[in-house]
Amino acid sequence: MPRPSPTTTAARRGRPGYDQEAVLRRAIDLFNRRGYDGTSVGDLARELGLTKSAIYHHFPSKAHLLQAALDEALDALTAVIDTAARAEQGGGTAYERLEEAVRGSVVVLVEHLPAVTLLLRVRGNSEAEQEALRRRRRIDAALAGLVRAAAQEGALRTDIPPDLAARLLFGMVNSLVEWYRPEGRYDAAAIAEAVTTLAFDGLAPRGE
Amino acid sequence: MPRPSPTTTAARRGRPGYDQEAVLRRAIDLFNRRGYDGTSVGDLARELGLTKSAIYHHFPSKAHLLQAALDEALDALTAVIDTAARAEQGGGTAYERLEEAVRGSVVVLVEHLPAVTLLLRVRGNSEAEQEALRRRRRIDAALAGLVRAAAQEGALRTDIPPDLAARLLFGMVNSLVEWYRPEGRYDAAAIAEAVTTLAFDGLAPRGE
DNA sequence: CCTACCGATCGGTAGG
DNA sequence: CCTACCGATCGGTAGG
Repeated sequence: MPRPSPTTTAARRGRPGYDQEAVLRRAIDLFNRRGYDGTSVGDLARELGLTKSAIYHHFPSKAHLLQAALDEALDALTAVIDTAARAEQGGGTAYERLEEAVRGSVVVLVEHLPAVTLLLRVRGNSEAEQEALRRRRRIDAALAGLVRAAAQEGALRTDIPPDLAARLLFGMVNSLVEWYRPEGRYDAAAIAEAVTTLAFDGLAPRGE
Repeated sequence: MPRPSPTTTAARRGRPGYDQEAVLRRAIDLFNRRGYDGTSVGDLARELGLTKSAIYHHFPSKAHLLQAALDEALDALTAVIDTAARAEQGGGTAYERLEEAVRGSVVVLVEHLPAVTLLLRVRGNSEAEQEALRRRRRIDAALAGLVRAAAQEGALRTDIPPDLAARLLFGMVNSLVEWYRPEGRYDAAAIAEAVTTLAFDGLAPRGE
């Protein structure tokens, strides 16, 4: 009896298939395109050319895929506010820390666009989603604190309440996930510049 | 055999149950809380204290419930840009029409909050959703046109491209659905004022 | 507005 | 012994 094929007898460890990270990237893409509830593990398997069981080799459950995606986004955003908190020790104004946090947020949104997009759409349908919402609220609260501090410094106009200003400002930042595409006209730095200019100086020309 | 109960034998026309509008309101609420795909017709029935079949008495399908909600939001937003288009005939600057469109959008978002929230989360998972996305893109294009016209008038700063400014501006407006609640601290007029001030004049105090 | 169902598909797991 | 994966099927639930 002949051997099946010389190449299949070569010694090697494992198959040259997908690793955990590649499966996660595709899962996040699908979750964003069709929604988490609207995506079945079978859909993801078909997309990758695998069986459902192969997915479960990489992740113990569909919820773990979501968890990994949300953690990626939350960890990156947490790093932004941690940087601002550390900058508070090193002197400098609250206004400067706020502007830096806005820029940092834009960069995180662009660099982790799929994961952050998923995070911003989470509604709390499961315990994992509710925990993600709690972490997100803590981040939002820290950003609002930066706006309040800048207002107390006298660096912001007084006719918009700081908490309202914070919501509008980071609402504008977060709205990037609705249209930003890496292959598009603008890069992260250009967008961060436009956002900070619009937010702090406004669309109207100065000195009119 | 005794009759079940005297009150159930009383003659009357129809039941004092829910009408189409009431079923739609609850459906929109549920769709927003758990997502359209995450909400079953059975969930909606339970919420209303009815059976699934009772829902199908009011609407021929789950998709028709979604359609009615999206039409409500799209019709209201279309009215805003139609008003701006009519104002173009009657003189006045593009800048004034843009500011009016921003205010009008905020008012529509606040008055039709649940329906607009649903619209802004549509991903195109069905033909009805894709048609809604097409209508929404036409509205966004009209709003971007207003920004371009204001820029050509010289009413906007030149260091932010008009299409980018339009995305950021209406991204900020649309982000209202993430936090605005009717019972909250601010009413529609106050929010519209804050949005237009921030967008056109910026957060920094003037004359520094 | 209900009871009784349908075709299909869900997330997840078995042995190999 | 490991990594990566298959064919088949589990008990339940979806929209209609």
